[in-house]
Amino acid sequence: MEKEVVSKNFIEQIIDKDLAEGVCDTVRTRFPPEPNGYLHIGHAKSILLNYGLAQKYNGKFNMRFDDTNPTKEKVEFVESIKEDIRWLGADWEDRLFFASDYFPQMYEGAVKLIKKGKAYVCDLTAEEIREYRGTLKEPGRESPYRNRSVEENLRLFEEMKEGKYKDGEKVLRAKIDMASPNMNMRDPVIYRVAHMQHHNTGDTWCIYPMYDYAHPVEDAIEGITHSICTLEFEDHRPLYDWVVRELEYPHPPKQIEFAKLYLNNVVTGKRYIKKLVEDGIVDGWDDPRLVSIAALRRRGFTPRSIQTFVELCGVSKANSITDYAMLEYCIREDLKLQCARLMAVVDPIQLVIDNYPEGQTEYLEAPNNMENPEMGSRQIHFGRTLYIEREDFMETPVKKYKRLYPGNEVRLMNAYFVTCTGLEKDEAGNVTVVHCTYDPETRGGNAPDGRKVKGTIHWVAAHEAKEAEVRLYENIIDEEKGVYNEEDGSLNLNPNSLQVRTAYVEPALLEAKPYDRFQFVRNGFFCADAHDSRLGAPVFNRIVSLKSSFKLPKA
RNA sequence: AGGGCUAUCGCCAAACGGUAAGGCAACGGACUCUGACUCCGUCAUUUCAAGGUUCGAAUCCUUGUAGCCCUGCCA
Repeated sequence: MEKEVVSKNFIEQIIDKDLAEGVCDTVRTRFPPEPNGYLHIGHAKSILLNYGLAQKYNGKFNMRFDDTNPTKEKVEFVESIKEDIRWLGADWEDRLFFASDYFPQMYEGAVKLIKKGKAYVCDLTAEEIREYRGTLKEPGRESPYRNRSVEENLRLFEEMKEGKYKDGEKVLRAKIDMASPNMNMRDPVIYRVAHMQHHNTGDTWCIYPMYDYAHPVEDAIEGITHSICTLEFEDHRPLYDWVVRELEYPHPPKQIEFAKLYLNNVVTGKRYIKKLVEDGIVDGWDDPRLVSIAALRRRGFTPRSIQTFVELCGVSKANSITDYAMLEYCIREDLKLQCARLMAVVDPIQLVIDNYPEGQTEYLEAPNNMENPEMGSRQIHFGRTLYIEREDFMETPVKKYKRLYPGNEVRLMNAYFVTCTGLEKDEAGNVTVVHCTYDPETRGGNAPDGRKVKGTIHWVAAHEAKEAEVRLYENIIDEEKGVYNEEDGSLNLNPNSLQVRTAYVEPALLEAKPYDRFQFVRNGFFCADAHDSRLGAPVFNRIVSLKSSFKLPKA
């Protein structure tokens, strides 16, 4: 066996170094979402990265809601986020935390900063603070309240906590450097007043810490060793380190930034998704054409496929856009051996076997997955009249076509060889019925005389075929034109992003439970939509098409 | 008076001074009871550019270029 060399990503290299140098002796990571929306594929990267690192290094992974801003957060998101993370397979065991549970420690920390002369209460308005901050190219000016005494700051801050001031009237600021080239260091606000119900702490507090102050404290309290976040926080790292240093935590956590995951050909921007939902283009934030975790789950993606995908994407600091084909590859890989390959005809035409006795039916044995015998087999009905896929027949075959056409013999999967003898058309010239004869000697799909056929096609017996709705999805945006319409800023939508078809399927298919996976021959992988099947007959979403090296020439 | 970060194949991404891994995609071909799968083969004499150091540079130095992020009492 050849040894596979898997190189470590840059974060693992940092951890290795920290471990080797004794900077830390264990690894503890966390996923800290703000409960203000749904999770998407990009979050999956962060979740799986943090969880994966904890696993690899035999450390711990914490789940933490970063709920320091009551104006934006809602409880309902807490549950959906937990569900999505669990589904993805990241296990926080008993370590579920809320940043809001640390409000007392954060308050104490703020008092400590004041006592050290490192923080002050500022009476400037939001607009004034902005003006005093300066610009990217010019230094800021110091607040007139910057040099209040420790005693006064202590009193004022306590009064802020007691509710003596209205929203926006006063803030607590870190005293750092108004001339820093890094805007985050120009005396950042670390506490603001907000008289508001918090989903977790109710009205206990009317002052709330800002992210830049709260986050390092949260990490330090939980003993996080490596606080992994995205690139846009790079500029915040000096402030993160400042907080950890000034509060004198014995084992300071280390912030490490990585590049977000972007996918091409999908809409990820919240505003645009919101617009799609509001305009009724999609049926909600879990519409299978979107890439929220819930949408991917509903479409039929497995947690495993997403884990594989995230691993394949890798981790780096280079902004990048991953090809959607990579995601498709991952789900194909995951499903090909584990799904039952039941038959269904998405675009049916009739096939009549003229030499098969009228009224006769029989059962045939069919393996559920030819490549995976463990999946067992099933009985399928066969009869004189069948449905086959419209694209599996051509009146005048193109070059290299090896399915059904007049005079050609093909195999009906798991059944018999049939030879096309003729066809019927309607007034419009569309093929309605294809006629053929079968060879009774080829039962099961092999000829005793050893002759071969080039093509094998799938079918469903007409007398027991069931109808099912299938949905074929394509990219929701126009691949040619790109995502946005330059002129008016609207989205370039693909009018065919959802195609609904009535398919004829084996009865076994209707027994598929929501989220059971199966494969329609030559059409791709499909999944019962739990969302819709609650309403009645199951609806099947196409997860991903199979690749095909055969292209029909353009008409 | 600006600062931070990034640049390696169509798309991700290794390589950490020793002579450009791997995956996706694509393209050939073999095989096949799904034109899938599998298998075999092709796919960067060159790493944003130009100089320099070195026996040797994607890696070090210099100067450019391009892209992303930063002026919330959001996270």
